Amino acid sequence: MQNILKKIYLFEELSQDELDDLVKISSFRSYQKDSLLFMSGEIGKHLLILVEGNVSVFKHDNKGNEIVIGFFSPYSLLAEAAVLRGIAYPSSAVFKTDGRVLAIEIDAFKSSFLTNPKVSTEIINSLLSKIQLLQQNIHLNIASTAKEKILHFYDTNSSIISKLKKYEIATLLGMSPETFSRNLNTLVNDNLLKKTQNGYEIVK
Amino acid sequence: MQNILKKIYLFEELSQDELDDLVKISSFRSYQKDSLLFMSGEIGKHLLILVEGNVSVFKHDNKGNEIVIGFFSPYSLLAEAAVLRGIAYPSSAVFKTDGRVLAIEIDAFKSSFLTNPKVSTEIINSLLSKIQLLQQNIHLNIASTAKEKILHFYDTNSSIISKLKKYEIATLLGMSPETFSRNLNTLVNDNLLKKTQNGYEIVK
DNA sequence: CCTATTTATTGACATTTGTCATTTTTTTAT
DNA sequence: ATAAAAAAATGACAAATGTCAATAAATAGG
Repeated sequence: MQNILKKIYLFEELSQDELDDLVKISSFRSYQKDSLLFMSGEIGKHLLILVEGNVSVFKHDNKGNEIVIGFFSPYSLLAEAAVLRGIAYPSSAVFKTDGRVLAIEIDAFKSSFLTNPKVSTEIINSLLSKIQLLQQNIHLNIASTAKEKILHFYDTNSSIISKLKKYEIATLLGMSPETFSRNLNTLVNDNLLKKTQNGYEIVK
Repeated sequence: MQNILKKIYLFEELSQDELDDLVKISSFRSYQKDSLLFMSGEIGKHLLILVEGNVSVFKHDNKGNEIVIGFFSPYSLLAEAAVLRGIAYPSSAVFKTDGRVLAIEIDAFKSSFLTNPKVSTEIINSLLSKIQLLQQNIHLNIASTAKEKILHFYDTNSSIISKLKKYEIATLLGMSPETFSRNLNTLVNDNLLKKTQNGYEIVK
């Protein structure tokens, strides 16, 4: 487990003793494809760090349709805002592949590590970059057309997202699958996107 | 200045000595209505805390139109993500009233206070609640109609926002002023919103 | 390899939103 | 109080997106 912990940037600066303490409140959990990691409304007792596989986070809109709001790769913190604040998950999470998660007891983590400047500094950096991404995302959603959103999506998410269905990507971008399909088609015809093995990529 | 600092939740837990140190790296700045607080592209050297007045944060879309992305009231941190990360402001900020800001030298703050658990804990809490708001905002923009966005806006921003023009609110919600005007009209006719002195409010 | 199921695409059409021009209303300044 | 300027509302129409139904393509399971 120590080897994994060292790969997590949050814990890079920790001493051997500190890592030992961290191990005591941590455990691994394995999941199969399509299994739920957490459900909207639950209270998370563990800080979850994805170490293997991919996870899709989703919500339901007012009509009850599932909409994807995020897609995560290894070494991501999952729903840390809810867990650290002690509030219910605002969304649910499902594995899109087999995977593994490091689960750290949140109460012990908060009392022993959140006050450790080595950790809190990294947490703050991580939260700051998340805020930056979220703000960019909002700007994109407010000020861009469907075509621009699709281009930006394939630009920033390269082929990592071959784990998501197209209709899931559509919900992630806030449009219907039909609109997504038609605009994707136009972009390919106009030679702004081209098809690859795993998905699509920006031309030039 | 000490009296003001104590009112800022970030510094609530600080001792008298710590507050004295904080005062040394802090200063007040006064601004008139319509003056710029910072401009997109600049590198901020100070952590800015609004202490009086209201500030509107805006960007330009691909066509060069100003779009409002946030509106702040006293005791808000402004653009802290960019300042703390040392990157350029991604947006500009303008005073919508006369106002005053507490400016804290960012380098000194980072070395002396960001490692102080009393401060870092509060910073983390503040960033976490900001993340929660941003995520809600994204969900709203992706999964809601124009009418729902308008209702949510007046529900959560009550009458505080009488400082923004309607066409500014429209850009904040990602729609044209005309669409905003027409939908607002419909909502009032359907008795879901009602006009008040300062703006509109949800019925019931 | 074949079939059943899921996903993706396409067509037809309704609805929503955007744009531009014009008018009305409100605000500001004198 | 009045004129000028700014903001908001409205009409007419174009463009984009959503919805529903039908079809085509891809995938999974036996």
